[in-house]
Formats: sequence, structure tokens, C-alpha cells
Amino acid sequence: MKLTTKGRYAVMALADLARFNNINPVSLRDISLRQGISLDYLEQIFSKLRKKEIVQSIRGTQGGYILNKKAKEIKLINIFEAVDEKIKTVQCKKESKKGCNGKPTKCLTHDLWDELENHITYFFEQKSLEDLIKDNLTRRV
Amino acid sequence: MKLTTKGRYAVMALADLARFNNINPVSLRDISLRQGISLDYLEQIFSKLRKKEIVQSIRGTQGGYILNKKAKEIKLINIFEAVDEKIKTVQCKKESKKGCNGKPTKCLTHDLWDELENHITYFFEQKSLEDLIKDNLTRRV
DNA sequence: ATAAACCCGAGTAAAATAGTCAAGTATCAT
DNA sequence: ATGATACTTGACTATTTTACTCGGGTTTAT
Ligand code: FES
Ligand code: FES
Repeated sequence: MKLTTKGRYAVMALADLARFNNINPVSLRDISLRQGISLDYLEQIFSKLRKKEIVQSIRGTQGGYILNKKAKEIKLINIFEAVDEKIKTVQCKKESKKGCNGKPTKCLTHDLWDELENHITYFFEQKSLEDLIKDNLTRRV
Repeated sequence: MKLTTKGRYAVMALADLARFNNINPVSLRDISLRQGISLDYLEQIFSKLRKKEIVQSIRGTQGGYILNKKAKEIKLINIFEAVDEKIKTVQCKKESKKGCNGKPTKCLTHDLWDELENHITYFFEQKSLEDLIKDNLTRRV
């Protein structure tokens, strides 16, 4: 059970963006340098973030990205959804009435994993980008 | 972020074992058939569970495994630890004072992931095998 | 015109996962 | 005693997923 770099980097990059999100757009190159994430990889991630309207892009020289909403309104769950960082605990298809090994009923542990998924999702629903930068106000990164 | 089969199957198999854990040991073959998990794979998993003293083995005909403690005392966290299902959210080494990309300070999101890890771990610390079988008393599996 | 930036899709090496397989040893029922 | 059942161990491997890279484009400020 571990976090993949897609989710991690997306949040990292957006935290960086939120910090420097004044009037001027922030370029991926800057984020790449500050956070130590490959530029090419960042482009992939931001392409998804833009499609889900979490950021806006500004092309051309002096271009970059800006947040599309207030940091307070961007919850981690939105970011994770945007970059396809799934939280997958059950093995079966949730909609299906069948169990995980093709059995007609749900397995012994299905409800447990479902509960776990809710537990984790709750965390991501609560936390916003703003929480993140507030917590780090005193730090230099 | 997803659960691997090792953790999932370990809990599934132990839930099955806890249910049928009367006087007689339960053979992996039975668990394999009931839960649809490969016997060879179960053997790997139970080898670890035995080494961590979560189950006891009884060899020979009519042999099998029994729980080594009361179902109430076996928390999911113990099971996960036994089979090396890790909960890994931070990228850096936790003990190290360095950040994840080799930087001298912890990254912007380190505390967040740490909090997430605690949040998930808490869930596994609370839940016991007993909770699992209680919840399923009414079910037929 | 040039350079800085975003945009897009395909491709790929490495790591992790999810097992399988082979060759045992112990114990019980008969 | 003997066979069958079941645990024990370690190595090996196919598949999938991850974590990128690469090559080409387009837009825009200066
Ligand atoms: S996880 Fe849903 S039925 Fe097993
Ligand atoms: S996750 Fe610990 S420093 Fe980045």
C-alpha cells in the first residue's frame, strides 16, 4: 500500500505553485528545479491537472501555470482524481454484485476494505492545498 | 495507492481461519478452496504468519493451522507487519534528516504524507480479526 | 526572428507484484 | 510399515505497473 509518484508529485508541484501563485504564472521549469521533479514528467502531470481545471495554463514566453481556484477550494481528493491516483482497496468491481473471485456473494473482507477506502478518502476530502501551505509558512524550502 | 494481494489474502485467510477455528486445525487446502486463493501462495503467506507467531502450525494428516492468540488480540496491523504489507507514503527515509530529493530539509509535503500514514495506520491498529468475523456473523460465505 | 514556454503521444527500462514450481519433512490413519 | 495428507523452504518467472524519457509540435512575448 503505497503512494505513487504521480499523486505525490502532483501535490508537491501544486503546493509549490500555490506558494508562488501571485500575479505571475509559474513555469514548470521553475517547479522542476525547486522540487527536483523531471520537467517531462511534470508536463504529463500538468496536462491532466489542466484538463480537470485545477490549473490554467498561459502559453508563450513568461508563461506558466496558475491555480484555477482558490487554494482553499482545491482538496487533495480533486488532485488525486485528476492525475488518476486511485485509492483501490477492494478487489472486486464495486458496482458488481459478485465477489472478488467470481463468487456470487461478496467476500468476507469486502466490507472491511470498503471501510478502509472511505477512511482514506475522508482524509483527502478534508485536506486542501491551503492547509498545506499554511502548515509550511514557517519553513524555507 | 492500492492494497496488494499479500495483505488482502493474509487477512482473508485469517478471517476464514478465525471462523473455523474450533478445536481442529484448518488446512490451507480448505482455505484455498473456500477463498479461491492459490495454495502455493497461501503457503508463502502462512510461513510468514507463523514466524511472527500469529498462527501455529500442526503438521501431518489432519494438520493445519490454528490462531496463536484470541481473534480479539490480533489486530490488522499485526497481520500487515507479518506479511510485509508496508504502508509507505513518504518518499524519504523517515529517520534521515534529509528531504526526499536529497535536499537538506524535508520537502513541502513531507508532513502531509506522514499524517496520512498515521491516519491509515490508526485504522489497522483499531481493527481486530474479531471485528471482522463479528461483522459477518449473519453472512454465509 | 528567436527563445521560452506549453502541448501531445508514443515508447521503454526498471521495479514490483503475484504468483508457480520443485523438492523436501513430519505426522496420522490404517 | 506405509501411504496420504499437510506443512516447509527456497528459487524462479511471467505479468503488470510505475516512472519516467523522447521527439516532435504550437503559442506568444520581446
Ligand atoms: S473485495 Fe469485494 S468481494 Fe472481495
Ligand atoms: S517525503 Fe519526506 S522529504 Fe519529501
